[in-house]
Amino acid sequence: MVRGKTEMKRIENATSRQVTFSKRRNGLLKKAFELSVLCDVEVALAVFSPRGRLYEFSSATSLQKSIDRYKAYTKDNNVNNKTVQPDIQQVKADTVSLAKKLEALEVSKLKILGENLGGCSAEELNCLEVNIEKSLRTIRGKKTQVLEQQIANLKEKERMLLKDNEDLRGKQRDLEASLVVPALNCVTPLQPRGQLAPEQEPVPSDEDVETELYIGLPGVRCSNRRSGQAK
Amino acid sequence: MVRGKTEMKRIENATSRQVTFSKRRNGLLKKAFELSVLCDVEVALAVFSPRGRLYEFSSATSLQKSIDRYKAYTKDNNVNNKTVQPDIQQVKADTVSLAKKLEALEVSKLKILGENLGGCSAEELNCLEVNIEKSLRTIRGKKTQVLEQQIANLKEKERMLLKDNEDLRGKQRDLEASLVVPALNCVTPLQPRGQLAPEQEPVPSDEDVETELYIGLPGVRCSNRRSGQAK
DNA sequence: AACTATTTATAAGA
DNA sequence: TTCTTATAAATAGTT
Repeated sequence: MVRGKTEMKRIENATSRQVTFSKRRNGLLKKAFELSVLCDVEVALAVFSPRGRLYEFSSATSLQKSIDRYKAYTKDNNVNNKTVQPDIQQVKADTVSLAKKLEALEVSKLKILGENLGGCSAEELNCLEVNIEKSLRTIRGKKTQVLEQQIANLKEKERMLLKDNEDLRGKQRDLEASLVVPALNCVTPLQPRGQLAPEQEPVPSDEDVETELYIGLPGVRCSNRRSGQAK
Repeated sequence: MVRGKTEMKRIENATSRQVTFSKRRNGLLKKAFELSVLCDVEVALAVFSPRGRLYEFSSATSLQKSIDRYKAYTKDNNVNNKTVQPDIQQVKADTVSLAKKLEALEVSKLKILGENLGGCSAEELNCLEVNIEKSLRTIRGKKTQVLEQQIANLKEKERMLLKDNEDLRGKQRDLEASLVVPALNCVTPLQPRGQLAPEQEPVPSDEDVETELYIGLPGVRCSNRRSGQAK
């Protein structure tokens, strides 16, 4: 606007920008003041410096009053008030509701786990007992099911391995026969295994599997804090 | 400010004032815009015309945002912002957190009750079983304790009643003796009861009590939804 | 609203 | 920052 008009875009030189900010800010505040006086109108102006400082002018008693007037003027006020205000109410109510549910659920779970039974009546205890007995049956059934599946899987794997062994032995016999020379190093150790009847092997293997499962399980680690009792 | 500088006071001529208002208002808005662009700062301006009309400028998305920033800046903010703004954030976070806890707890409880066991490993099932067995023992113990307490209370009540009866019988005998006339209506029915030895009565009574308790309990109504199974 | 004479504002330099 | 100064902008009064 002087000595070559300024391009209407951000001044890149920081110093220059700071100087211009200082000058124009004052000019703007002055103009705002003049408008309010000359024309007898309410003017409110706020400028936030890059560093977060605030420069303000208000012809009203305070900028806050102008803001109030602004709020009263805009319908945005209606929107704002009716969205933000009930929102927080709603969220708070939700929180309280959830907290209550959570507490009730915690109490319920504790009772199911046999803790905090202080205030239970005989009736309530009986009800708990019935539910837990039922649950125990269900869980045991499910456990049996899972274990049986594991056993079935292992047996299948074993069957496959036995079949592979049988195939390998067959190939080996063929090799021996074709070479006529039985002095290969690898042949000797394999012979004894081949002497076991394949039908015999499943039995000890099966037992091993089951033993491992049923003996091993009671000792499994529980994530429960009282996992030590799972022994 | 042209052709003789304007005195810095309200323009008394209404027309002139209106024209000046129009001109200067536009100038002010333009200057505000220029400041915000050139110096890359936030500027908010509101002008209320004498007739209540609003003219505004904000370099932020909306004047409302500038107002929010203003509130955040001023100490008024301390009261307003720090109570309203972080509050709703906090409350929302609380709600989400609670909802997660609630869901986890529900899943946990369902598993304990033998439902929703779909994805459980053998280990997990075993852990559940161990915990539930323990719980069952606890609950049965508590139940026994409560029932024994009830029995004890009933026995005590019975003892008191027997004592009262005995006292009454004693008083009656005294009465009969002092009146010499044995024809009182109420005396006859009481005699047969009195013939039962007080020490004998507790036995059938005790049995009644226990029968009522142990037969009655399995049939109690459970608030559980599968209360029918409690039979 | 447009014009225009001036006053103001202000960019650049000191 | 402030002052100076040349010049762009704003605008009061007029048309």
